[in-house]
Order: sequence, then C-alpha cells, then structure tokens
Amino acid sequence: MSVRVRYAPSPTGSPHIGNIRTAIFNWLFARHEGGVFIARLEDTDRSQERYKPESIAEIEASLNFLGVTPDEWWVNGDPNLYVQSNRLPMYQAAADKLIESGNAYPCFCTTERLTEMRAEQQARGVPSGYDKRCRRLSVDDRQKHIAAGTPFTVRLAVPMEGKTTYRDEVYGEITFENKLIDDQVLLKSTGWPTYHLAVVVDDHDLGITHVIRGEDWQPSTPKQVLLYQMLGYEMPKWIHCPLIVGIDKKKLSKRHGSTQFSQFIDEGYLPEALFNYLVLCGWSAGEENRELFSKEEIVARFTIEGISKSAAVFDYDKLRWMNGDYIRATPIEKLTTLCLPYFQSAGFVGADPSSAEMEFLAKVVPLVSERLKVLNEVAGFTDFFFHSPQEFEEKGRKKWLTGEDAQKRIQAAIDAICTKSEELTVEEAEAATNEAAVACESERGPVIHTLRTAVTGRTVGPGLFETLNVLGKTNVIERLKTALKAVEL
RNA sequence: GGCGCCAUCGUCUAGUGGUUAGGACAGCGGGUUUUCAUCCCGCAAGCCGGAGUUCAAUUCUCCGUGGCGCUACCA
Repeated sequence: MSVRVRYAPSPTGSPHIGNIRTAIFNWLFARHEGGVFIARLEDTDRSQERYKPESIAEIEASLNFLGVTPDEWWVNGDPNLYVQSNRLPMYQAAADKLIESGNAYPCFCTTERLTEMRAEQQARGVPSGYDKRCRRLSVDDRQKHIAAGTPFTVRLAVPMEGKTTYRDEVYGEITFENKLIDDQVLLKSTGWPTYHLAVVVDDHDLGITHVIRGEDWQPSTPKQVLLYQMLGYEMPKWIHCPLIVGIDKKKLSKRHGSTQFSQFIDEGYLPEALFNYLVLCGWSAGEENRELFSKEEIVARFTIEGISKSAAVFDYDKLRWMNGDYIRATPIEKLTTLCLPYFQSAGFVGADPSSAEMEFLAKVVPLVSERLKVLNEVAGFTDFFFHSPQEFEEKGRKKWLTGEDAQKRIQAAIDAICTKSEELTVEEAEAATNEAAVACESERGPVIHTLRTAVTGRTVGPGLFETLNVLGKTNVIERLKTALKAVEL
C-alpha cells in the first residue's frame, strides 16, 4: 500500500517553527517513499482566541516558501475532505456508531461541575479525570435528560481494565493502563468534534498510513488507538518526533528569539537553509559527517530510523551559520533580488526601483555577501553607499582621522584620485591609494584605514578599493574633502 | 500529584560489548588578508549516578537522579 501522510495544522495563529518541522518530516517521508503528502485544516476549535482564519494563508505561504507543498489539500482539493469544519456530519455519524456499540456515552455534566471536580481532585492530590458519573446513568435517566433538552457531550467509554499498547516507530512499544485513561470528550455540546475524534475519522477517510506528529501527542495516542479499534478502522503507523525546545529545554518561546516561521522568513532566512536546519532538528543522516544537504539529498536519505528520541534545542547560531553558507552559495543576481525588500524598507531604493538602482544594488551586494548571515543585515552593512556618513565612528575618528598624518593621507588621496578616470575602477582606486602612500611616505595600511573611515565613517566594511569604485570618483572626492575638514590636529 | 517519554562535548548529533568516543555550530589560538568577514590549520570540551550481567560496559538490565511532555467541551 502506498504511503499517505498528512500535516494537520490548526489555524490558531502563525505556524510555530516546530510545527513546520513536522510538516517537513511528513513531506520528506512521502517523497522518500514515493507517497502522497496531504494537508488538512483542523479548525474545530471555534473560540475567538483560537480560531484565526487569517493564519490559513500563513500556513499556505510557509509551506510554499519551503517548497513542501502538499499533493492534496484544501487549496487544490475538496474542502469537504481537507477542512474539518466542513465535515461535522461525519463526526456525528462516528459518534452515533460509538454510542450504539456502547463505546461512547452522552455526558450531561456541566462545565461548572467538571471544573469543581478537577479542583477538588487536585486539592486532594489524586489523579484528575472525569469520574464517569454519566457513564453509570440508567437508560431512563438518559432519556429524561435528552427529552428535557439538557446539553450534553459525548464521551469515550474507555475500558475499565486492561492495557492499551501501541508501537511507535520511533519510541518503540508504549503501554498505558486503561483505568488511567480519561473518558475523553469526543463531541462537544455544540456538536463539534474534539481533536481526538476528528483526527481518527479524517485520517481513516483520507487513508493515512503513517501519523507523523510531535511527541507532545504521545499521551493522547492510546485514546486514538482505542477509537481505531472501536470504529473498526485499520490502524496507521505511529511516528512521534522529538520536540524542538529553547536553550533552557523548555518550549520555544519569545524569550528565546523568534518562534514563528514567518518571522524567520521576514528576517531573511533562505528556504534552503531553513529546510536544511529544521530537518537536522530531530533527524540525522547517519554516519555521514556533514550537515549541509540539498533537499534532494535529504529526500534520498530520509528514513524513520534517523529520527532521534530526545528533544532538540533550537540553536539560532547554527541556523545563522547555515544561512550564511547558503547566502554565499546564492548567485549574486538572485541574492540582489532577495535583498531588495530590505533595501526598500531602509528607504535606500523606492518601491519600484529603476534599472539603474538595481544595477547599483547588484554592485553593492557582492561587497557584503560574505559577511551576511541573515538578509536583513544587508541595509546596515551598506548604508554608507546610499548616503554620506553622518558621523565618524568614535574609534576610527580618533585613530585614523586625527593629526597631521591623517590630513596628509587624505590630501594625498584626493590628489591621486583626481588623476583617475571618472569611473574610478578598482585598479585605479588601488593605484591611487598606493600613490598616496608613497606621497606621504606611509605604509599602505594606515592610508587604507584612514580612507575607509573617511569615506564610510566606519572602521569595518568591504574592501576599500571596491568601495571607492562603487561610490565613484566624484562622490569619493567630496567625502574625502568633508573628512579632511573634520580632521582634528 | 499521576501517567508517559528522554538522557554522548555548552548546542545539534555519529558511533560501539573491547574505539585515541567521530563531525558540525558556538568558544579559544594561529595562518591568509587593507579592516570585518570568508577560507585554511589547530586547541579545548562529552558518554548523568549507582548496582547488576560480562573477561570487558558509554553501549545490555534494573534502580536512582534530572529534564521534558500530557493531565480541557485546545489542538
């Protein structure tokens, strides 16, 4: 039977990085096995805080950005199959079937009673869970409640004894004692299903063969296993993946840095880098001593055996390193295009850049590309190309723009550059610098540092000759004259 | 509290009943270089603890400890 896996996000907000990692694992498994990757929207929680329709577009954008677009999903498929809110009758039918077979029962307990019960259980230090009161209701009492129109939920009638065991492809055999499994609510009093019912019905209807999801789902798996048995469905294979956590081993949160996938996109991480790094969170290729892999290479290597058991700490530094590596491997033309939005938001170029502006960017970008780790750093690295330095960095001003020597070097540079062509090629810039050094009987180094500080306002930046070239003769001379006036003796 | 899972350098991890326990990020040092960065070379850094099995345990078993997850009419 061919593999069918699914990614089942809830539209509760911008997708979390760990959630996307799970999507990637599903996609990879499907591709590796020649199977089908499906996405389904789990939108059964309709509370205002948890139902954010606008996040659906973000989910779609994230998957598309990474190139892990589902083969079947609500975008290209029948919404009655891939969106849970369209499938209420299916869940109702399943619930009816379960009630009929005695595997589920209506529960008329109020939220207040449930809350009270839980508080009381906690106070007494006993395991919390539904006390199964309504499970013991007589047929008569049930009828009475229903006739009276008392709102009710439908609960799973978990066997009172025995054990439920399932095999996890990552963690091995896992066993739970039935008497410790709560009588889970399957159908809310609104008639909407809870996750547990919906996921089982849908996975069955979609012919899902492997459930690949986060480890946090493990404790609820026995409930679903029971459901499969009671409904007479064929059980999928269970594959739980380790969680992605922060440096303190706790759930990744704002304290650690970005957590939403869209933030990484906005900051300027490349899809290839994100894909590569995320895959390595909880999966390893095996013996190969490398971590840079193309998508194709990962697809070829991805197996369940490679999934690790322990949670992975999200290492922002390593992601940055990897992203820098992918940036350096990006052709300059493409990189320039990728950087464009950051130049625009810095106000360096307009919303609709002219071809002259694009050409200029294409000259600037390669000068800083090897220092770039994340795209959004580009504007800060290159601002002096777009306007004269507002001020000179303190350290550089003291060291390189102070005293007679500095004065002499700048003047000599101005004189030398004046003899060059308007284009001021890189070679000419270098020659002029050398000439200036000779003229003031200085080493080349100090001249270079002085000029860099004078022209860019900073002590750190791209190669000086390339910088002068991009700036152009007129501009450079103007800046040098300004700096000359600023030199303190 | 209960239930479940996990445990190799700071981090991601490879690996093994006998290994100098390997790689990568980060750190540190050096080289190249006009600064930064890139690149290259090197250093430092790890098998949670205790029993047991065994000629031999980081590896297998048990216990402990620690961490995490779940414990909703959320997913």
